Amino acid sequence: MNERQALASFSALSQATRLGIVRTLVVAGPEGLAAGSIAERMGVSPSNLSFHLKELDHAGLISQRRESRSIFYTASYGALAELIKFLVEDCCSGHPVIRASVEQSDGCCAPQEVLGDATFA
Amino acid sequence: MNERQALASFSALSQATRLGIVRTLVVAGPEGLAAGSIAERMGVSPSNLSFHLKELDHAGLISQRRESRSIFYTASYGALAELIKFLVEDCCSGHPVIRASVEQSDGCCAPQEVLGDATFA
DNA sequence: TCAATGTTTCAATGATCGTTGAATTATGAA
DNA sequence: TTCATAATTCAACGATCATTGAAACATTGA
Repeated sequence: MNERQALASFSALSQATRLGIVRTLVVAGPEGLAAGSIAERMGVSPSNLSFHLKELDHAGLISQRRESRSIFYTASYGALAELIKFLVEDCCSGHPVIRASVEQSDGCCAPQEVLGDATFA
Repeated sequence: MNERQALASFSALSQATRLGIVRTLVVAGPEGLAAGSIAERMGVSPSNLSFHLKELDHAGLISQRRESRSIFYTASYGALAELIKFLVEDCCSGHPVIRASVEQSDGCCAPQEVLGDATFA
């Protein structure tokens, strides 16, 4: 992830509705959610949702596929992981204190069981 | 870190000059840098720098202290660490794939020597 | 006190962002 | 074809953001 992508990602995540969308899609898993379903959960109009989805897509944080009349959106796990890596390594220069604080938080080197299917991308 | 703080932090980091300031201050260490010195490195005017510093301060990502005529700014390591934790745990729901991707990246469970003095806050 | 230095504040401007509702496109069913 | 559904695009608007230069403030030394 280069700086340009990181800036776009931070910008995308700096708005409440969009942060909510990402959180919802991460939980939704690889199947994702239809736009209408997301709009309903977020409590925003379809056109407003479209606007925010486009921002997230532009930042590479989500991807989409059409399925009949619906368009399903999924979180881009890889992009989220890269953003976190950017924050730790590039932005924070892999600073020991910061790095430690992330790793100490449970799960390090003793990965939890991966849920049901592990086809997360 | 709550959502409000996270949003403010993402907003603060979504601008090139401000991201540059944070990176510079992280490298600068606990002594920090005087505003004038930061402005020079970033290639921006004093008043423009003040504007960006205020944004970063408002997000809690930096702190300041006066020393004679100069005001020294330092990165808030704790806030940066909390932001990363928020991204991993709250935003990404501690998703195994994302978590693994951060941890695999060298340094996990084999912490590097901490530099000179370890008084980072 | 006065002047010099380091920095912030303020007002003004143009640019970008977020929201709204109407119009449009794409798909599937009758 | 016609209609209904799902979603996007577009134009308009107000709000917020980034930049600039002038003015103000705080600190220090002469």
